[in-house]
Amino acid sequence: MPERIFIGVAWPYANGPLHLGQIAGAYLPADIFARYHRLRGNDVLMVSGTDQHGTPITIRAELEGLTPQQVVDKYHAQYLDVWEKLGISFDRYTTTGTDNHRQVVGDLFLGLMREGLIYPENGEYAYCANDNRFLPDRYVDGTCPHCGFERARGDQCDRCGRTLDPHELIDWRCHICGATPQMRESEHFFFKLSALQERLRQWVESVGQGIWRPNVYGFTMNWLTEGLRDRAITRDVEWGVPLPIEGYDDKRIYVWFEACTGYLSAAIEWSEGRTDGRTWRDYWSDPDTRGYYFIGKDNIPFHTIVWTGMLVGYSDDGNLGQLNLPVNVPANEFLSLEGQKFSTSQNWAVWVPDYLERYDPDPLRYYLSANMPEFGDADFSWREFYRRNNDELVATFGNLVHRVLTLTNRNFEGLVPAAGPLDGDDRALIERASQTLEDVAASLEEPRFREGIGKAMALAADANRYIDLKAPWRTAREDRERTATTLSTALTAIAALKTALYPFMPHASERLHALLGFDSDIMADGWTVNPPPAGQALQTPTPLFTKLDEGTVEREMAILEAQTAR
RNA sequence: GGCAAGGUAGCUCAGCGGCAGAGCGGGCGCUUCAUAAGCGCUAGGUCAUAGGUUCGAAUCCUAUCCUUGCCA
Repeated sequence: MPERIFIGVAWPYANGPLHLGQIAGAYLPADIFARYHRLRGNDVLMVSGTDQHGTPITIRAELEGLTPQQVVDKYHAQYLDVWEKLGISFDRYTTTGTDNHRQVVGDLFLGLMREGLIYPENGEYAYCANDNRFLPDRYVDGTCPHCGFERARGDQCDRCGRTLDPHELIDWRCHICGATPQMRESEHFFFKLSALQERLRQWVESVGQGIWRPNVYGFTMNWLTEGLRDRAITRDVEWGVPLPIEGYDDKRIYVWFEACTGYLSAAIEWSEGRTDGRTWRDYWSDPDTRGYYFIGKDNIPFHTIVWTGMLVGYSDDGNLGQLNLPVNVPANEFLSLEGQKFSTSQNWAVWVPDYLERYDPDPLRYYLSANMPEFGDADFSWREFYRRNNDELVATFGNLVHRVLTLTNRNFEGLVPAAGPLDGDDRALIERASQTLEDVAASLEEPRFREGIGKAMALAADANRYIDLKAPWRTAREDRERTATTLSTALTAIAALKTALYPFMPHASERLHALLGFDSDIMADGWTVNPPPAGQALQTPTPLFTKLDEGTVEREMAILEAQTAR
């Protein structure tokens, strides 16, 4: 009986290229999880999209002399290209700029309002009389009252890292014209999170305790223990989703309230015009569907409290019906780069489009899977990348495949040989192969990605040991049946590796599927050991992975240094 | 300043109450089918520091130091 799985992945902010930290934090784990479940025969819907609103984008647009929409279009196209090349297999990847999204946000807003969970309130906000507009926090510059940094912004100081309110700044001024702002009254809507405190706590304790990752559970309970505060959900800006009620044309919905709604609107968008009978309601209203959100740790409270608060509070007699809560939010920690944290402003980053110009996707997927920041921060270094590629991917796995295929090619004219009677060694390896699929599955269900890929690679090492023990290059001279049995058994182990590693390295697995002589879709295999049948013609072996040359690390380090100094 | 996570072999990390582990790297040996790949053996650690609980602590508690992150 197939299970239904909904996977929501963090929405990247369209104000710059993607870096490796974002891939390791959310997109790769989500994709591994999705591919595993699909191969298993489960019914998966994985969605995300570009978050196109918010002041960082309007600021970026002004910086580049573009309109916000042009900035969004540029990066959205780039993200789509990255997903394609890296193999991040979204069922739907959209943006927050669609009419559908606006509609869904409006429905949710009104549903919460009906329940008394959204209310208006007057307050004082920064206003520039010169530009005749309210100023978002980031549109106010000034001197930090804590450290004296002269180029602090109204939301935080980049030097001491403290978060600020705009009016705290010394010599505060408008980011656009430099005039001194004033405080002016404005009416805004607030989300009454305080009213949902107990319902959320009960939910978190019932689904999360002992199941969620410790940091996710701890972080969430911490928020709940400190007490939830109501939060403003509208702003006096032009770039964003309009309110679904009359009389507020100059206001927009604040991004944090609107962006997560994308999980729902993307599913609805995916559903439109389908003819196979699947609909978004299968994933959102069926209580048996399991929902997961893959995000970075900075997003934990928005997903476990704010977004779930919106779902919990929404009245189920609204347009959207009963909405499911997730069963798990496997947030990752952060990835650092050569021991220092990724920094967009200082350009300390490996940008994904740059990576993809120089290297294949799977070595990156492999390294980031084997060293994923699941339970603690992890570090990306080019030295490790080089080592993992050459010593593990090429030497252990790639070479295993290559030596077995070459031996078969040479001794059996490239046809899968029929096995004779199996001895204990043969049976042990075949048993290990199917056991590995079960072990990897168990790890991925948790999910524990590092553990999963480690178990898969252990089978490659076992198979290498088996080959050494059986020495088919020697038996080929006097015992053809023995050689046939050995190679047939080794091919079975390789077939198992193809399946076990598919979620992590789909490109390599599909190549291997073809090398083993299959012309079917790899998805037809399912999560079982499916050895190539005797007599099947193998393709002429070519290496699965490319060995990196000696200069790789030095070259990449030089690039990093150069772009940082720029 | 508060909170959280972390400090374990040269490197990357696992273990989280019962004889210090893995992978890679180093050294030695075996092998030659394979992208000089594979296999075996081996060296290498006061488990940050100081106390405490316990028959027993890398693991639990307290304090201190250091790193990173979040928040004020």
